[in-house]
Amino acid sequence: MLLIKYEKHSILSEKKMTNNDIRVRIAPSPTGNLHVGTARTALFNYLFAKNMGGKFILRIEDTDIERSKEEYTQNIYDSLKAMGLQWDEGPDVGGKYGPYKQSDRLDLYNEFAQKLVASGHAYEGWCTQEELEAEKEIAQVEKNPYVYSKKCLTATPEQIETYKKEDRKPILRFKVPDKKVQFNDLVKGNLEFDTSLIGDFAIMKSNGTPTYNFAVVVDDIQMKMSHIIRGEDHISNTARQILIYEAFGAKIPEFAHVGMILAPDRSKLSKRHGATAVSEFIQQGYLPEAFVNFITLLGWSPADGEEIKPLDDIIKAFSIDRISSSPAVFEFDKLNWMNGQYIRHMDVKELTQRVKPYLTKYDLSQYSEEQLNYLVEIVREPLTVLGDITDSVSYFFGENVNIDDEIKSTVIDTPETQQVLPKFIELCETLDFSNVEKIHEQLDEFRQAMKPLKPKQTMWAIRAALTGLTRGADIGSVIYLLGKERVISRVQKAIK
RNA sequence: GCUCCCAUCGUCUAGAGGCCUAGGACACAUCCCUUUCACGGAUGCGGCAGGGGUUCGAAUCCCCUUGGGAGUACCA
Repeated sequence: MLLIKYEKHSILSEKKMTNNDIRVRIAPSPTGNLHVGTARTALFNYLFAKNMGGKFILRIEDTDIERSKEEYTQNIYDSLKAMGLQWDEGPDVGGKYGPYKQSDRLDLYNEFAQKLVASGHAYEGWCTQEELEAEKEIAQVEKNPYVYSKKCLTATPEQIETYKKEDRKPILRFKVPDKKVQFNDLVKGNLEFDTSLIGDFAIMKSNGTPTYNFAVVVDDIQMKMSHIIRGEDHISNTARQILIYEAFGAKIPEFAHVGMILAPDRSKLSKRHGATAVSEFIQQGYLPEAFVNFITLLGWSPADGEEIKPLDDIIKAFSIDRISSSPAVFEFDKLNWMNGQYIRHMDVKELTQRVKPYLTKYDLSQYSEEQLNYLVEIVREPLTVLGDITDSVSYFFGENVNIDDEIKSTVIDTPETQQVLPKFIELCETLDFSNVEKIHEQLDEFRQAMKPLKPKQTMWAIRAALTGLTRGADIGSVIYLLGKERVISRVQKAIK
């Protein structure tokens, strides 16, 4: 009992390896934009590689010709780069175990498949889809697990001749040996599968392309992968894959299967739950840094408990044995909070640059770069996503402000406000608009002078006249950015 | 159906038989700060799915039940 525990919590074989032997990969299919789940898997692989001083490899699995698209490949590159996960080897950067796109490796799969045929580990399958469907249906009716009948294993030369005459194209099937496949998963612990439940699965399709399970193993052998970190939806594939490793007499890598990321309703995260692609989150104004930080915490936790942790620190803190084996629900609340944290603590100049794409509807040229930085500084606090800034800065642009009826009747047109505003215009004559601190001081004095009006009433009057709102950035700073002319003209318009 | 995985506050999690009266974060509530919203600070709310074992002692180990998830393709 103690022994099992020990195995689960240590990564024995790592110790025998030098760091250069640590090689992990992310292998997405370009059948859609980079998904949150894939992104997290990529992240864990990256973190492990960087923590161990190993290599992180990108491989594009585009054997599904119909569904693979070049634009998705590009999206995968862009998203990974935005997250800061630069790969050491990949289709675009090369490497000595390439090519890194499966569609460029077709000859290799064929070659490896033929080796298995030669060694008696694989055979041709001639069944039509209909025949296979029929087999499955029978299994279903009899409530038996479906296992391929192996009938092509024993096909006579005559039968094969007729198949050929019918213009059938064969697939290649792996001859599954009768045994128990056992492996020690780095996050799940000891796992065992009985191969009698696994049918002789396909390794090459009739169109000459490899199936996923075969291509993965060929690539992982040839690319010398040491650890396979992936989602737990691949656990049962692992048994098949180990069989293939064994048939080749290849070294079997370490496996680590991570719990899935689920939607709030505990189903698989999909389009109907909103954004699922990394690029969508970035578009909405989530900072890639915050996003990365957040998804790291879905299934992993740092030993020191510090949750706000930039990528470099996560790399230092990362270890596989702190990966959780249960699934995690993706909720926006904490992501939103974390994004706000990053927005509040980011260097202002950097933030100003990042926010510019959300400010295209405004004429920014009226402000200097310094003023723009200052503007961002004073409005950043309540932002959840970068996109929030678009609406929150509208009163900094244009001559006039929109004041809706409610604010007009409840704030602007009150006797108190009408009392404050003319006095404020007087103040403007002596106000030093070029100096924010001075403005604040004079505003302070003004508030005092307006007693017995409450400070709140005084400030609301000015705020409403200038911004049309009862809430927003510090009003002294607003006055500074707006400048004398606009301040006076807006206040005058508010006076009845 | 069959096989496998998983199970701590609403959510993310800490937890490796005694450090647990189960800790932290988000969310929520209240209060404080304040020219507003917010930020920040303080406090509160809230959980070991259920049942059996093992043990002097169980969130932790074992079994069953229940609930969730995945796989069962010439998709990846």
